[in-house]
Amino acid sequence: MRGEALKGHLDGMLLAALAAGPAHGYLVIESLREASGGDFDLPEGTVYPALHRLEQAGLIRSRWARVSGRRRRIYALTAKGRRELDERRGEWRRFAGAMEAVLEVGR
Amino acid sequence: MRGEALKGHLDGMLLAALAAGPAHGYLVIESLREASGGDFDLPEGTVYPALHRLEQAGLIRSRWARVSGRRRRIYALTAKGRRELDERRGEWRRFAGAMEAVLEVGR
DNA sequence: GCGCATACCTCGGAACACTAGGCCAACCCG
DNA sequence: CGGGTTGGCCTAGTGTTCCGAGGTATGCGC
Repeated sequence: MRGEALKGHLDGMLLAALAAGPAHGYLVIESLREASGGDFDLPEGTVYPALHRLEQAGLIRSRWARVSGRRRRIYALTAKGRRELDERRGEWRRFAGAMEAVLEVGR
Repeated sequence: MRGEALKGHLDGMLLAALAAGPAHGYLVIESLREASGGDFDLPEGTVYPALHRLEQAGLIRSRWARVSGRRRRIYALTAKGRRELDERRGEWRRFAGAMEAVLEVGR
């Protein structure tokens, strides 16, 4: 999967992953890889800055936890984040529909 | 439609538009707007540089034409461009499928 | 002659994803 | 008990990409 493809859709994916329940960064990466059947294997350098951005925007909230000695930052959706996710899902539908139509043009 | 969404998929759209037959930049913009039901309304500052990039990459070819006094640069797909379009369509399928699955995670 | 649509172009900025690094603790294996 | 692997976090810098703003020029209707 060429990386450039997901540009602009990363935030929605992250929000969706967190909608399933609170999780830390590493786990988010894993659950996205699994949910996508291995197609999305996001590098940490992509995910961590994005999570910080989402927190900055008030869409997610974090707290530190210590699990068997290891420190983790657990992220959870805020109410605002949940609304944003709905927004993103709708937008994806429109985008995908338009894209679908456009790709059929020359066929 | 938030603009950022189309990142990474622009080239595929342009190739698809040209797969319907040779066209000049302005017309490409219009046909994409029409095909997408108005969802894609690409600014010229996006499209022209992209077309130049695609030509540079050998995916499209251009020739100048003069139609009722106005000069136009007519673009056409090359064989390589056609193969690339197939590639992109396949990639879109995979990407959209994965995205679909991921967005359902927290539902 | 003026404004509008057609048609091309470029330059700079901002956002974004990723590469490449670095840090530290726990666990497993020989 | 030493070393590698896994888990887990982070940031600085780089390249790409899209877009907004601005510029040029022609033809057409009024």
